[in-house]
Amino acid sequence: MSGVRAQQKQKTRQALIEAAFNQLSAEHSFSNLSLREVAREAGIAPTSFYRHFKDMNELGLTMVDEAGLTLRQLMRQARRRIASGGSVIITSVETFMEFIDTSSNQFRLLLRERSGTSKAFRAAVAREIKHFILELAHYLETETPCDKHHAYMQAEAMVTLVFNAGAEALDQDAQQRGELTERLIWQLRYIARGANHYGGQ
Amino acid sequence: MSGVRAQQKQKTRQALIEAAFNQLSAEHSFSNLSLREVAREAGIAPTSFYRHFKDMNELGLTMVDEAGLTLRQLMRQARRRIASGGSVIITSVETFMEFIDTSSNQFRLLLRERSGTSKAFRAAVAREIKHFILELAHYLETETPCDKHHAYMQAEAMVTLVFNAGAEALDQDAQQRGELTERLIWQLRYIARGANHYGGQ
DNA sequence: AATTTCAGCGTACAGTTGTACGCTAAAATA
DNA sequence: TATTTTAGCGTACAACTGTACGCTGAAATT
Repeated sequence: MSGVRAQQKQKTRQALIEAAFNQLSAEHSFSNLSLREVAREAGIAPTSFYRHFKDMNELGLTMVDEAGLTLRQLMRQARRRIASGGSVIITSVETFMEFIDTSSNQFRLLLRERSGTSKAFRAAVAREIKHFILELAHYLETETPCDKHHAYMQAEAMVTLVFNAGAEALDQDAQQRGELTERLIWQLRYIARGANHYGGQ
Repeated sequence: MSGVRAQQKQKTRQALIEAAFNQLSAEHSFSNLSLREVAREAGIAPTSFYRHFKDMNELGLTMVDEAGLTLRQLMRQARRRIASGGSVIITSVETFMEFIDTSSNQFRLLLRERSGTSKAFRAAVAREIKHFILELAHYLETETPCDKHHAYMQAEAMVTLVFNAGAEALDQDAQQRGELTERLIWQLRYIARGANHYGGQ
């Protein structure tokens, strides 16, 4: 197992994934990517692409998984910061904005494919976001005075706002982002306040 | 003015717009549309397309305007319903869900191009949504005990949640939509409650 | 009635796309 | 050592794309 051969294969597979991520940008979405261009950037012949993925769709789903993984890792790190005494809301927002800044193409993929033309893509992104919501809901349920159902709705609303703010931030400069983040934090406070009122135990 | 000629031109122009909207669907986004296919469905030769639009981009921006118009008209109608004694939150949500149901392709356009690959498109959609937010903010400021800044943030949060719920609803059956709508209404209540607490006068 | 304007057409072309097919050389296996 | 497996390549092709160019006939203008 794991001979020279399999190792090299894994390497070019990763090269394909990275080439595809590289070609995502503000002006280029996944559905505009061409198999040939991706193969070219990865340094292999177009037809060799098929040794790794059935088609572009399969590549895309792999990329969604990878982006979801990045996001989850980042949030795990956020939870550590919170545990050592940070504010939940502020730390989470900061962490998310960091994700957008350092992995903007991964975020763009999730953002766009959430409402894209492939049902499989939409489902995959929805799954990643649901992870996120469930984790937050669990936290809210155990750490704040809020019953289970309301904790879920609260988490859902919060994640939606954060995600959308991230989308807006993509087009903004530092100052606008600052204002956006400030508004976002107020909005999250509204939700926390309201949820604790209606769902308080 | 308005001779037979100009009238016919206007007619095929509209045919192009409608053909393009027709070709939008869950599986087909604007950027996948081809000039040739649109022209074909509108019943004109590919090259005649240029008599009406400089390129597909210009067509798309026109479509965004049209979708925005539809949405604004619908919301004006909602305001009448509210004036004659309906609940603000519930009436607005119902009206929006109606928009998604009866003009799903127009909604899909706004939804997707909001995070699409053309900055001009994103700006156009953002403008339509901002209209929406400002109107709601004005209502909240005058009709509820909430200062201007908080009214704006409240409106922004609410529109974000409604818009996103609409996006989710596109893939759902009647029952799921019912549950979604119920959650959405709770979430809007959270925001109203929180905003009035922090921004109450 | 003579002239101008212009929506729509057909032809043509160069560029790009996905992918079928068969080959090669090197790694893996027997 | 002999055989099998397979990642990657090159060639080839049909389908489709946007759009340049020049023509036509009818509406509009003079």
